[in-house]
Amino acid sequence: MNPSEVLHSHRLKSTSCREGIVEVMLQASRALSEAEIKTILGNRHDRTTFYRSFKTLIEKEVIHQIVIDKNEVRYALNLPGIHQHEHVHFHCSSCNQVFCVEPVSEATMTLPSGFDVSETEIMLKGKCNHCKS
Amino acid sequence: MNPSEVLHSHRLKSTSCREGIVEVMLQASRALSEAEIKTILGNRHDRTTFYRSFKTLIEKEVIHQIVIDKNEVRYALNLPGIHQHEHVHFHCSSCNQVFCVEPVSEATMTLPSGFDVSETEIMLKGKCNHCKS
DNA sequence: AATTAAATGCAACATGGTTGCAAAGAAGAT
DNA sequence: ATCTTCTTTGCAACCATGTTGCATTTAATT
Repeated sequence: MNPSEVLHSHRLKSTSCREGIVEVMLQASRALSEAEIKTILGNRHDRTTFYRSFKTLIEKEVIHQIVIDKNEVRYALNLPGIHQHEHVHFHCSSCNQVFCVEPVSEATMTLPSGFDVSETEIMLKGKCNHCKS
Repeated sequence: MNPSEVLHSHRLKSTSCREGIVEVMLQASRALSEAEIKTILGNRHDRTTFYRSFKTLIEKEVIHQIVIDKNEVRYALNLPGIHQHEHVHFHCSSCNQVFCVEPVSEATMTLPSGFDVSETEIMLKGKCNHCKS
């Protein structure tokens, strides 16, 4: 899967900035912050263009946010075949990495009747196997 | 429980801005955004003061964030007796309210060995019983 | 190659995060 | 109650980021 394929499959024009972002994310094996992506691209694009491209990619669901907290947000590609509506992530407080975890059992919560859940996001925080002291 | 009791129990000086914030949050029956709190306080405080007070309240764990997404963050008091390390929230995409949900069963995920979970945050998104069409 | 709708780059402005510093205030000691 | 000390406040100032308008350029179709 290359950048323009990704873009076209979402009915987006293939432009240099969008392709750059998707390229970086395809090659990264982990979720990246916006700043990391910008740095890797070496400020090759105007900041407005980057801002708008990024916004589009989120709106069109090419990529999604992984929010650790208000000031710590990562982004990852929406790859086909991955459950978009039940995310489980693990954030290591030590090395700051985010790992995707395969959800094993649908977490069943008892909700008041009439509540319809369309999306479940689970964020686990702690130490990963490398950082465990 | 009044604002200064809350502050003192966290070893924080009781100041007008901090008390205002805690007061508003004690009276609110739901999680509020920073902007809502500011508005209710009627810009009575300098923005730097508000900023620093707010930061302190988070750092000292008087309040905690509930992150819906990058641009949608709510805050709620850490009340004694509430599980701080296993939050379950429900966000209604229609009325935009956040409900606290009592976690029923500890959600057990299969993690690679060596992963230590110290905090679990679960965000359910969908429609609440009032907004269900 | 011509057409057309969309994306770009730039300027400009708004907002929010952040720091330094002198003045004001809170809380314990006298 | 007053003094003392440490903290917080308010202001100015700065920087990063979000956001929009608009003329120019570009992608992708005819």
